[in-house]
Amino acid sequence: MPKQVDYETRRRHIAEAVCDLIDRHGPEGATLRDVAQQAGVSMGAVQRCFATKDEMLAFALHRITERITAQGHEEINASTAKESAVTLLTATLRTLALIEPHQRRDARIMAAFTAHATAIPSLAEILRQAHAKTRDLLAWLIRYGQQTGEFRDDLDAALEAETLLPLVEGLTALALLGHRPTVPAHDTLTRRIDGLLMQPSRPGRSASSTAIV
Amino acid sequence: MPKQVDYETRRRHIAEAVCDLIDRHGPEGATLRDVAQQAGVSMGAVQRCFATKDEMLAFALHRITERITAQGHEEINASTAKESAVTLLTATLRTLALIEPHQRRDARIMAAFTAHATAIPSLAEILRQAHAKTRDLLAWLIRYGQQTGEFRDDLDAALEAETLLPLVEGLTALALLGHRPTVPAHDTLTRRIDGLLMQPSRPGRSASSTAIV
DNA sequence: GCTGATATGATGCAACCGCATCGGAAAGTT
DNA sequence: AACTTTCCGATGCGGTTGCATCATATCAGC
Repeated sequence: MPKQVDYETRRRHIAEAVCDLIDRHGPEGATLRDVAQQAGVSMGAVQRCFATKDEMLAFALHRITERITAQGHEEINASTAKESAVTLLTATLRTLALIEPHQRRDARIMAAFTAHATAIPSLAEILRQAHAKTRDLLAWLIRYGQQTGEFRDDLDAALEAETLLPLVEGLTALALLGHRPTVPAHDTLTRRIDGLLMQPSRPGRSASSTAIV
Repeated sequence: MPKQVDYETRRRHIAEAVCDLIDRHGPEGATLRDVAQQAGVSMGAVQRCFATKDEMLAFALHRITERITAQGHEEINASTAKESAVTLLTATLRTLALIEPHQRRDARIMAAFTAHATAIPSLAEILRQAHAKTRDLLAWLIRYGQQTGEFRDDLDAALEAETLLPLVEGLTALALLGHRPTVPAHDTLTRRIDGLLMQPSRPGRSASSTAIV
């Protein structure tokens, strides 16, 4: 038998190259040739890993959505249950909103894929599933906060999560474009979380009242 | 002197063709040849109107952002001041969120330009200005509602507007991808508006309590 | 009714795209 | 060592891209 190769590892490596190029040169930058060069392999290797370019993009998108949602779960699992639901939800939202400078790469990639998904249904499906997962995660966090008595139990967790999801997505897009908000994006999130609290703090000090880390 | 043509009119006509193509064939569909054919003019005519393709895209983006914000203002001007601030804000948000089927075209175009703006600063600047205008419009509406006594006057209108803006943007993106929310997007908006009310309705009937039209 | 400036549309061009193909290198079996 | 099978990198191909060029059609002024 000839030389054997771990295709799954290679696929992941190529997917990383795809993300790098989309980040640096925009949505159009991910050509097969450039991807191959970025990944340090030949163009033929890329073609053997993915039957078509769309398949390559779909794999890369699946990878990055899983990575982002995994980061969201990390915030929870790493807490060892000793942290409050407010802290958990705040940290999770900040992670998912991709507003920190070090998350700019992920934000650009997601924006590029969102626009591309307009024309490619398979990509749209991946994004839909990712958003549904995120929403369910947020709903779970809210219910958890209700159990701990931190959040108002007259709230419908599913409804609140359905509001937080577009808020997070919108913050990502605005931050990516360099939108200069009158108030920092993370304050917008904490203000929103205040609305969930059992004893909401009064406006004016709400942003700092739930400050974390 | 030879035949004279109204260049501004032609530029607008071509910009419309650009939007049509982006809507139908995605962000990549706006090639010079296809744009010319869609507009019913020759390729040379397109090139004479715009020095470069990016300039053409920037003009088209400027046009569509102005059109969308104008629709937002229309909701207000057409009201002859006899409508409540709640009704006005609700109608404006629904218009700007681009969630109705007939707005799908605008939503796709905006998504495509948002992703493209990642790589082209001039486009990003246009979008930044558009978002700032939208935010200021929302802040104005909230202050108006505070004057009429409909909205809580302990709220900072600017802060609330800074929350509504990403919410609207996020709803646009999610609706475009075909996200199936557990609750309709326009209910999410009305629920959010409820939070601004002087006497907020209790959860469970909030969505219907501010129903309009 | 010339004349000449100007708008026009077709064509050319170099570069790049995604995808297909193919000769040969590499590795395990006998 | 010879063979077979799998993988690899390079090259080719048809098509498309944005942009430049150029002969022609068109109209105001004399």
